[in-house]
Amino acid sequence: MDVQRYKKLEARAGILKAMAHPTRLFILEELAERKHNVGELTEKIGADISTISKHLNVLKSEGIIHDERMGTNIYYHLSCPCVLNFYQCVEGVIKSKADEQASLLK
Amino acid sequence: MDVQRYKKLEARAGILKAMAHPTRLFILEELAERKHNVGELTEKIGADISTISKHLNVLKSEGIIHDERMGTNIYYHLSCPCVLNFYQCVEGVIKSKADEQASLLK
DNA sequence: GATGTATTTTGCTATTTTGCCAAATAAGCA
DNA sequence: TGCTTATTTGGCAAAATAGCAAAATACATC
Repeated sequence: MDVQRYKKLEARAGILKAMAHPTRLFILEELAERKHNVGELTEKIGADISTISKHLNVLKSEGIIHDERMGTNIYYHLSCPCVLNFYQCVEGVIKSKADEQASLLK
Repeated sequence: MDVQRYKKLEARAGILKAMAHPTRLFILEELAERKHNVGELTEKIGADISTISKHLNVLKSEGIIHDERMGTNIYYHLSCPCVLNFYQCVEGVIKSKADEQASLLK
């Protein structure tokens, strides 16, 4: 495979990979509603705060979310609402998967 | 987090995860053009055939691709062309990332 | 500067992923 | 049946990921 093409695919895969975790998808859903800080997310999720902090860093590193400091608090928000478009895409795949399994049962 | 919600997120994350690899994205792009067998994909990618076979299995397990046996050959194809919609989504995120970095330089 | 609150980083372990190689399986044909 | 081609599976090592707990950092206030 051509190096140029591989680099492009790697960049795309990076974004998908950053989103590919249930906790991180939860974070994105919550951020789509309103900005949150680590503490708020931790409370809603129920894991160690350091774990959530790392998940936030994964999303931030890929440019999917943004942080904004307000005093001692750091608020995170979506870099772009387009992230929500992914849901329609995923839903499409899930639906076609369901349809297929249904047709196997016929 | 509520168990129901977590399960849903897990299903979505599974699909994203299956796609989150440059080689697997390459495979999806090629399959969008036409069906391929493992040998053809291996040649285009340049890796061990067993490696590609495993990547195909990852995509198949999530129901993203399909296989169809034709004699000794097994041809793979996309379960649903909607997979291509992901590209627009990813591109949107990449663009917002680029815009942001550009604005930092101003 | 000292203290308290919010957050990240480090250290550690367990698990998963990736990729090659060799061995096993599947189907077609002499 | 035996041989060939196409493909998958098992084994293994290296690398990446995830999660908790403890230590470190950042900012605000006293």
